[in-house]
Amino acid sequence: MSKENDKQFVKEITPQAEDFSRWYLDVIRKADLMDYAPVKGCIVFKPDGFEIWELIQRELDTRFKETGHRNAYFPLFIPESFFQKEKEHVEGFNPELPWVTEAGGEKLEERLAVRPTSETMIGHMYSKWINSYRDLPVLINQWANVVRWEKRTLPFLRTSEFLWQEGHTAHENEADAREETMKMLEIYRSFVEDFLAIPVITGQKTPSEKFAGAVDTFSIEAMMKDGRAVQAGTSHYLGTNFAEAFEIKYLDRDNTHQFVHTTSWGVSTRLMGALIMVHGDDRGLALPPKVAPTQAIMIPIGPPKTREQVIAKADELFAQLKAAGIRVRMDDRADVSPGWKFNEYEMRGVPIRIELGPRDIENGQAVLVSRITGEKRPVALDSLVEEVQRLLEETQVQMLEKAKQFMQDHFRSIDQLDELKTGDGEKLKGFVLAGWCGSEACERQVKEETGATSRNIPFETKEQKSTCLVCGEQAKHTVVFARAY
RNA sequence: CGGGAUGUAGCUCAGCUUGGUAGAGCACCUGGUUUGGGACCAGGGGGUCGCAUGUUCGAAUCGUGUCAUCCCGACCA
Repeated sequence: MSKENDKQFVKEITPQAEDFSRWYLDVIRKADLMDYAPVKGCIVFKPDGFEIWELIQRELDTRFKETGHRNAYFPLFIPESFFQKEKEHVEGFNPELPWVTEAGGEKLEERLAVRPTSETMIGHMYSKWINSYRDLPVLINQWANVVRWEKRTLPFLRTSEFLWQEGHTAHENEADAREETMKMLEIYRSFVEDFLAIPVITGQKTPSEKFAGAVDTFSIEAMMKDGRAVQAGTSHYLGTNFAEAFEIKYLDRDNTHQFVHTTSWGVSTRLMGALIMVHGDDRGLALPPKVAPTQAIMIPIGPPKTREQVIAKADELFAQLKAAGIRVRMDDRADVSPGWKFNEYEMRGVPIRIELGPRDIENGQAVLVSRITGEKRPVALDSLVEEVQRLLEETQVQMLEKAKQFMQDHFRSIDQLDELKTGDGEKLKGFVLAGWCGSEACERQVKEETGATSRNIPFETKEQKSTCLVCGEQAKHTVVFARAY
């Protein structure tokens, strides 16, 4: 039982307080989640990292299907002419599109963009598929990779190529499409909170921050441990913008042509960056049990003479845990000391460690150790499975509570821009709630002077601000500002 | 895309100023002893010094170009 909670357990990890950005890079490398690929801004998801994505994917996919959506797959390449059809869309994405201009040794007649998102391709296809009000709604989701040639990249949070899902739906009218937009935002919110244990602020994007081509954009915003924001998911009401651009029309009950109202919504592998930055600490990664590829690691302990006996018992318990559906692994290597393993699995974020040694066997017990509290709990062997399950559930709850507390502690309300300025090059840490008159100029001024941008206009706040933090005029909205990734 | 920094073994880095044919710690392999918070002894393997090009009798070291990563900014769901 060591009391040294402040001790630097893993020398290779830079403490968060010293340099958060280096901490992040150290953790993802030491925890073996990714590696840099030899192409700018591209990463390899190594098995431990990819498995986190697979768990996210599986859960979300289930939730999408429960709400009537089905998966399909659309092409990676998009003809240049498609981008010209929606003005805001092309302006928004043009700077970050990679182009295929040549193939099979010949120059292409029309350049092909590598998709940054699929609204245009899907709009084109929907125009062929939709003829009657009887064809609506169309509820399709796609799991895919997309490319946006970013100037500045950061593993998981902003990469040139990333993995995501994009839902694209078409509806008869605005009300139905808006309902869908909010329904999916709510699925994101509950998924991120229940599964990833990340609390979020749900709200609407300001016009300057909305998706290129959307009428309204809504987001969930999460707070990292350095106080910066990550947009963890977005849902857009696209109105008839894409329907008009791609002529997605249906014949209504009264025999008139109508444009469909479309939505799109997505989350990406950037969720993994948020997961790491919300829960990680100076010992490394910390994963909520529901997304942990390994939920419990068994470590048999003891000298060679008792080894055989301990391993035999451990094997038996391992089988029980596995049969109960717990993602358990055993590390019975004899050439690595127990202490080394303790640190190793803490660094990799495994929620529970199960220690089993000769003394435990004598007492008919094993020792459970929680990654996030460090608490050691001896439990009887015949109730091990239930105890592990209970600790996994407790951990999931504790992690969300801890993250909620952190967000609360770094959330303040201000009336004037001056209160945002920290001076001496100190960066704003945390979220700020303030009134905003609605003018883009005021929004821009906040950014120029503090580096913070508007994250969203929250649906729920403790207070409504009455004056704009910049110009002091009547506030139209109460907005959350933060520095964002 | 602008400013700054970095690139040498799997990882962290020394060597570069003053050019002479590459080192340490950790990791890895073999054998033995160990095992309740990063064990120990002995032996061993591993690098065309990011890539290209120039200068030179000779380049990790000097010049130029290029690629990648990190930090700061601009841009960006």
